[in-house]
Amino acid sequence: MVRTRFAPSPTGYLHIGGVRTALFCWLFARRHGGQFLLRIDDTDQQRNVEAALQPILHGFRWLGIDWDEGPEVGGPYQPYYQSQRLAAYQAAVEKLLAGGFAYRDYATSEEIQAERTDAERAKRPFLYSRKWMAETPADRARFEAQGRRAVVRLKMPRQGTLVIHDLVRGDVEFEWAREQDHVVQRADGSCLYHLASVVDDFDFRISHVIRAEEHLSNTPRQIFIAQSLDYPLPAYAHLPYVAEPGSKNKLSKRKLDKYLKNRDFAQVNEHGLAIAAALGLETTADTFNPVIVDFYEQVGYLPEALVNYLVLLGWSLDDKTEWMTRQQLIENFSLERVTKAPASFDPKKLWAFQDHYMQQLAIDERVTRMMPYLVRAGLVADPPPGEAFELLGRIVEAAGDRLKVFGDILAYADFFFNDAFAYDPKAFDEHLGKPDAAERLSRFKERLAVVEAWDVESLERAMHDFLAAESLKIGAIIHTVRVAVTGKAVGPGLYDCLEILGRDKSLTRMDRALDEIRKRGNVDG
RNA sequence: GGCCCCGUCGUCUAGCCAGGUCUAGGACACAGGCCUUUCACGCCUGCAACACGGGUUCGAAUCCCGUCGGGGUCACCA
Repeated sequence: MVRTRFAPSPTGYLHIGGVRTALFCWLFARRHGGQFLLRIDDTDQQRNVEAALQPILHGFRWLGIDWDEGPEVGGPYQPYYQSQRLAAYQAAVEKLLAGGFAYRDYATSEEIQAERTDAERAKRPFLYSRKWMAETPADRARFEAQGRRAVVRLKMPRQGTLVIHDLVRGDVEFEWAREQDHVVQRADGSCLYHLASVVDDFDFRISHVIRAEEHLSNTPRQIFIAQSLDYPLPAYAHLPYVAEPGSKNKLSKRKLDKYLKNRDFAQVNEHGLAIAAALGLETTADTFNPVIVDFYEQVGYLPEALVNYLVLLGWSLDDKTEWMTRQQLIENFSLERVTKAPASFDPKKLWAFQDHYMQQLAIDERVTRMMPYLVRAGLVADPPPGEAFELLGRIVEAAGDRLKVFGDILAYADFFFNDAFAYDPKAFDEHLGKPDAAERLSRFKERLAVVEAWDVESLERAMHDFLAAESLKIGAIIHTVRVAVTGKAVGPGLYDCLEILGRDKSLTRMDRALDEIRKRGNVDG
């Protein structure tokens, strides 16, 4: 039975690299009809665990990564919180001690540090002398009489070689003599991560430990613990980490400033920020940026786009298949085809997947999912009246593939809902600020006022009649009209915009633009 | 610094284990063009990589050795 796990610590946010790891664990479990579980690594931070966990669970749910056991769903081995499993760790420590696989150590951290420094100076690898190791009650009494307190250390083997059969990297060898006598229990009785992790993986019957490669060098000590405790070893698979855009360094949320220097990353970030601003979201770089999954949900990306993109970051099916449904992903996923080298996160490629999946989505579905953005931005009443849905449907239809994320309805088509829209300054100067603009706009408006049927065909015909009568080229007027009625130089087809706005609004907006031109002209001159 | 991992277009990757079909394939990005009222989409074209050096071999991106480069990790963090 395949059982995999992902073990987030409750930090309050879901990191894109973490999700990739979790996704691989999840896919592997689903591929083999096994279970995927969530275990909470909260041995360190006791306070506000629930609050710090919510965004993480929410992110997984949004992405459709469901867990069979873990917080909020329970399971046969609950609790799945490390902070609630202290007794199990204590029992393991005692067993280690009893078996001679660990010892009480009375050294102070200064004494250990001194040994380490000596070793460094002598240019030999550090290995603890075990001078303050207490293996008998007499030793303990002696050290305690000196006022020392004990931690529990692993008594690591000092000879031989360990071979790890890693499912991604093949056989990896380690010399036991290079491994330190790591502390597994502090003087205050609390246990450390490696001990807890091994005990948990056994107690939860984890069959495959799939995790990021930074854990590869921790694996020998974990294997030592497991073997000392008579646990069967799980299979190990160490995934390459997700790297920064355009670099091989590990992606970290702390180096956001650096990523912002990457053009693509900055572009995606700014696009998201603009939508957040339209929504009135309070954003800080800490909680809202393209390294954090929540960013994509807020801005209105599709979870299937993110999932599809993330799977391809370190895994491929073949030489050309890129678009895969969740079902195809599950059917085809395999650890053998996971890459060994780190893969850098490319927001632009994610964007391309988003574009693709958005185009696949039916208009109705897009309307349903965009409407909440309009409501939150205050452009549509809550609850939205039926005509708002009808209007939005026509807009989405006309906008076609221009709306890349749900939030784009605000960044791109807000003017439909807002008569007091602002003119894009550059567009205004370019298309309304020119000498002939007002004159032409005013004449075109007169022509439009007498159009019989207000639809795309009639409007287009009216435009061509106008051009013929005035001996103008279309470029001389169409942009002017666009900016007058939408405020922007880019957007859906102009006739679509006019039709959707309707005759009254279109003409009113042209008047408003003419007023604005006059006003600005007076100020300027 | 020790140990471990990794190294194919700018980026994600296929190919490597079972050497020839690789004048290295696909995708994103980029550049140019077509379409076009703008933008976007779409289509076409282009640019662009086997880290380096030795070996083995008739033949090496693929096998071996070395070098260089990058990264991870060396906690009483997780």
